[in-house]
Amino acid sequence: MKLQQLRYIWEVAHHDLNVSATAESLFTSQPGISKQIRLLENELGLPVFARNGKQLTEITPAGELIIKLAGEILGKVENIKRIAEEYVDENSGSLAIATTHTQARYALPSVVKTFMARYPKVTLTMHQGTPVQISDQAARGVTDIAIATEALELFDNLVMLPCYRWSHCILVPRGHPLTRREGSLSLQDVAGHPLITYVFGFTGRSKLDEAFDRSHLKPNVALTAVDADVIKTYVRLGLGIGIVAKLAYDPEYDQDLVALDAGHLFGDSITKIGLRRDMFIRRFIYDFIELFAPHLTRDVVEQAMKLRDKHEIDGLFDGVELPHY
Amino acid sequence: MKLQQLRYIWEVAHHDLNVSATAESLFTSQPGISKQIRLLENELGLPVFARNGKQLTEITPAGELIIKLAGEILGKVENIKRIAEEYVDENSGSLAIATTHTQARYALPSVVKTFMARYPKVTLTMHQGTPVQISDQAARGVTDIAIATEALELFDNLVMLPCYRWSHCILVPRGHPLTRREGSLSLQDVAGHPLITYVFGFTGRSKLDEAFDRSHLKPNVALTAVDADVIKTYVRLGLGIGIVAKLAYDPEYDQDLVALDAGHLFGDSITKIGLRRDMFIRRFIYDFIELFAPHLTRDVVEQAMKLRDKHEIDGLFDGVELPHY
DNA sequence: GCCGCTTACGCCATTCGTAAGGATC
DNA sequence: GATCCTTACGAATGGCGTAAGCGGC
Repeated sequence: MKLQQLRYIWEVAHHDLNVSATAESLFTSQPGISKQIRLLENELGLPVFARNGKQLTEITPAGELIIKLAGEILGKVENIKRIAEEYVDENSGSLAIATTHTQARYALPSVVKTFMARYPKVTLTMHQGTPVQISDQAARGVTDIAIATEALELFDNLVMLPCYRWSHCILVPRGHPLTRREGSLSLQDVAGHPLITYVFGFTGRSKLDEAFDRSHLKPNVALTAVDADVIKTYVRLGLGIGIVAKLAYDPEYDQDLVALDAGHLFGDSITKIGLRRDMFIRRFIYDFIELFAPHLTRDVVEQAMKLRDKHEIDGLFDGVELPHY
Repeated sequence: MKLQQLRYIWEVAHHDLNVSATAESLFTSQPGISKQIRLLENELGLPVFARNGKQLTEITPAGELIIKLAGEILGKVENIKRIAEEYVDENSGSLAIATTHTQARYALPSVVKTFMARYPKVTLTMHQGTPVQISDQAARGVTDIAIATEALELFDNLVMLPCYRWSHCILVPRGHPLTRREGSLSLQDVAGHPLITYVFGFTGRSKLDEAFDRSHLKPNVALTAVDADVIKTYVRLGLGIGIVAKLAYDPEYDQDLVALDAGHLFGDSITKIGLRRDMFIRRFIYDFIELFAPHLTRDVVEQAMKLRDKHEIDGLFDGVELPHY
């Protein structure tokens, strides 16, 4: 049994059993992978993948277990490499972050700036994607950490740590009728205008849908986008009112827009950091996390990583007051 | 990084950093191991072992962590092999048991007999040794399970499952003065005779020492042995009275001896099964365990294996009534 | 002087890429 | 016919054992 073989079966299993695509992603030849898989299956005495003719059609029951273990083994191999790096020079290395546009654009810049100043020898990589892609990348070890508000809970080998609460606001052009409304906005007010907001699955969009569903209102969603910058652009064009995360409103650059509080309409969302369970965490990663969420000290993170159960981890943060943006 | 390299550093670390001895135990050449370790250290960019000249003198701090992970990786590799075996034929394979003479000679025979009848295609191997050796073998994966009364708790990657309680008895030749004593024995009675019992670290010997210490009696230990058969032999020669596990007295074959109850003097001991944490347990192993300790059903064992903490595992068995021998 | 690790060297096994073959949709 | 896996083959690499070297106790 070779680590290479374990890597191959694991990668193939995570590329829809397409050996050619796997080979391409690993920058190697397809016959090489096929052969190594055969050799492994030979050694183990049973198939990991079921084949229909020459096509790999599914994973055998034993294969499921084996691939899971292979993943754990590869994770630990990664950890060994990280440990070595950490002991060679704890200030240099690389940190890959998977996150959404909202975080990358509004929440992370100041953190990244401080981090880069403190760790000039660390190469920082930002992967941007949908919440599901982000979680997937973190769960598969493509990135070290994931930062997102949604979807992180779908992967059970991710440890999720709550970072901050945030709520939405309504963006309208200056002079818009809603700005003249007395008191706080109601859902009816909002539903009376064409809406421009996030696409489904992004940045607390589910909170919006829930709120409208609950009040049996049918919002008129005119346009959806994955990021607040695009949304603002269309709000400026007068195509509708925007619903974005409050932290996406920049009082300095968005002076032509007015942000109306909508926290009471849609409730709070919580942005979380996702870390692969059993991952070796380097010092600068602990530091990055603490920069982003000051209550997530090394001690707290270590405690959370030790727990096996999601609910226990949630319990850790029961009494903790999160920052609110 | 190769699995072979991880195996080498792990084995060397567990052979007192003696590469030659390690090579011998792995049936390979010493330069081969040296070279692979060098290559690994090269790849990682730091030494796993500290050297004084050419001698390996100690493990570096990073090395400690790396070797621990290497052990976990190798354990998971073992698990993959076991899973494959299980799915190829769940009735064939091998089962290695490490245990003490007492268990092998008195507690296990009937279990082994039944097991062998049920699983004729399973090769059973019994490793005998001191409790410490036994635990060590199980912790290192040399054997699948350990069965012992002492020392298992010293290894924190062993999950311990209580099997049965037992107590001691006093063995004397027929017609010995103690057989004419009215009522139950006292520690004074026992301390008045030369004793023949287990050597330190064996079969509840610690319970004996504790009892004598507590009553401030100085027992006259004339002879110690690792097993009850040897003890009986010397009792028969009239060299003293024996203190052995009650289950070591065979009413049929030991008719020339009398067993006097001593449970009230030394208290109960508990014999446990030790399983390596994270080990994949084959069906026939579950069966073996249940044959040995009927309350340790597959469900119970699985539950215990899931828990990370010793105390939680102990808690699992809080209300359970163990058999008593 | 013995023990034990390292270096050197040569053989053999293994891996990997290219090219061709064949099955499936 | 396109896609995708398998087989075949040759080049390159790497692992392993023997033999010699050398530092420490």
